[in-house]
Amino acid sequence: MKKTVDILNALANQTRLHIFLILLQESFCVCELQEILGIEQSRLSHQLRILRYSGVVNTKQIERWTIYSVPEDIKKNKIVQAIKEEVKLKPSQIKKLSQAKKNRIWDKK
Amino acid sequence: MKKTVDILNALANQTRLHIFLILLQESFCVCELQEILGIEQSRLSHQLRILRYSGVVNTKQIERWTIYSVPEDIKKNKIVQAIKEEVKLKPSQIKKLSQAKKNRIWDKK
DNA sequence: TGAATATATGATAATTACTTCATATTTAAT
DNA sequence: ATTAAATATGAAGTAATTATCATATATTCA
Repeated sequence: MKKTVDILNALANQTRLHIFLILLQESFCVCELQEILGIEQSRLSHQLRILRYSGVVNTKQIERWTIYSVPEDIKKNKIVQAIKEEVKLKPSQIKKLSQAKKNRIWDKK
Repeated sequence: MKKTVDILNALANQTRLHIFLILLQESFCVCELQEILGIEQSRLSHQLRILRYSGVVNTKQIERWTIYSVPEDIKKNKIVQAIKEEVKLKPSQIKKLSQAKKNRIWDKK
């Protein structure tokens, strides 16, 4: 129950849920997320930390970029899958994602 | 997305999730919930109000008892169903539920 | 009528959450 | 060697949440 409350709590916030839905589609570094979401870096960083501490996302370092992803066990989680089905990103958002992915430089390193 | 955040938020609290899981099994009045959960009346009442305002439970009045229930559309909600599958009540809790139901007087009125 | 039961709510205090601003660290580019 | 880019974090302020205590209301029972 504790673990479930943690997941729910992590996602019970518009900004964090939004970030999470994006990361469910694709891994991104902070500056890409900043671009996609259009929010302040520090605010984003704080919210990412909450997502990370609650375990719904994890990170890997590629040189100077921190890449945030949703781990496999979380992707398989029933609640997460239900949330994914229930709330879809807007087409305009999806477009931003693929744009950001296209412009990406950290995976060519 | 707003609606999803509201549901997640309502359930992102140990006490409220617990109440909700109980009501998912069976409708109960406040004093029965008090008995089952062993928490203070005022605290329970405040938390029930949050659940009610967020729409995940509703109430009906039977004489002096306020009966709390989970409405059908919420029961059918995918996220709710996933939560139900993910986190089960302990057998000791289930026992308390059926005990409380057995001792119930408001449905004999 | 007076006490008891069931419930809700207002006030206050304590805790936690969120945003913003400033700054620190690391790595890369010029 | 500076400067810029990417990211994290601490401090401060404000807002929101939660628990507790006190009290209010309505209903029932003795």
